[in-house]
Amino acid sequence: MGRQPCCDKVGLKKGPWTAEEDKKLINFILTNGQCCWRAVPKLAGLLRCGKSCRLRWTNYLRPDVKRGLLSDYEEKMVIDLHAQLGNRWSKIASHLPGRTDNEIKNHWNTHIKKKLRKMGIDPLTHKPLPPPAADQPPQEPPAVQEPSPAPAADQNKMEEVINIIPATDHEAEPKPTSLESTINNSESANNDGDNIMELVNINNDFCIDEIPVIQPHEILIPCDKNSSTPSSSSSSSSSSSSYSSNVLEELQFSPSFEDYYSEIMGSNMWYDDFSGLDLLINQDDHSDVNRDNVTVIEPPLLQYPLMVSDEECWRF
DNA sequence: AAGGTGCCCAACCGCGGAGCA
DNA sequence: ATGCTCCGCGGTTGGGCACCT
Repeated sequence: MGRQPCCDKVGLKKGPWTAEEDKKLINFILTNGQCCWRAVPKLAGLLRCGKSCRLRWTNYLRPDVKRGLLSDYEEKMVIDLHAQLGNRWSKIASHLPGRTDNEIKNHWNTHIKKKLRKMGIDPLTHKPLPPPAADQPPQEPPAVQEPSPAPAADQNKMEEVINIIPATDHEAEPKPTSLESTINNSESANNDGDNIMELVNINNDFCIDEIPVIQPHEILIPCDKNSSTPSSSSSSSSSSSSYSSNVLEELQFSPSFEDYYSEIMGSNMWYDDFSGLDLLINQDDHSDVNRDNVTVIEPPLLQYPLMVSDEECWRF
């Protein structure tokens, strides 16, 4: 028997969201919280299906969504995590605060895959690519199952290549972090190496099982717009979406929205800085100078001056 | 300047799992 | 145990943009 569609598609709108729709959705969720997505569009007055609303919220409108290119550090984490977890984008995303599975998936498919191939690494298996045969044109590696999670036998090979994070599911014994060697081995000598090494030192026992999965109430929030926060250090949007990158700026929120943010952020906090969630962004991944030649400081991922908001801040 | 091509990424689709009656 | 609903995930698509000719 066929599965029922998630919603009655007749008369429902598809495609890009408009500012008006975003506004309705945000206002509704801030007022009522995230409940029963199926009911959201009806209650919010949207001609969308619940799935579409959920996707829009989780991938774009959520206040904690960090936008823009992944930093070098984040990229390395994604590679390590992918070697460990395979295409489990949501799991990977849960280790990268503010990043969504969709964003990581896209970044993997458009950037990291290419980068790894360039380095002679098969992005699917994380093993070295076989050298292209002289009489054969370069081609995609044979369809190989994603390493979901990589078989133990492959683990060593993979570690040889990119030094994946050691699995510690059943191990209490701390192992030296692979991240450090990953960074050391990285052929891309990057400018923020010092920062990364600091991070490595901080996270000497780094292992994905030990990274707390970010829960909604633990979301990163810059705590002071006047301090050197990610938002203040980032000066340009790297989003390609002309509307969406400044969606929250362009929206005129209802009083409930403004109240909400001033309440949870404090009167002098992020609210004024809400001129686009993209302000939370890290910049170009290989440089601390963005495309407009405005120097920005890329904050190390784990050194965000973050405020872990409590339940009060996220009482959905 | 105009048309072609490739890339990027927001959004959609369909499936699987969890929870419930 | 079974069937249903809902949510979340991963794969895929296609519109828009940038770059090239």
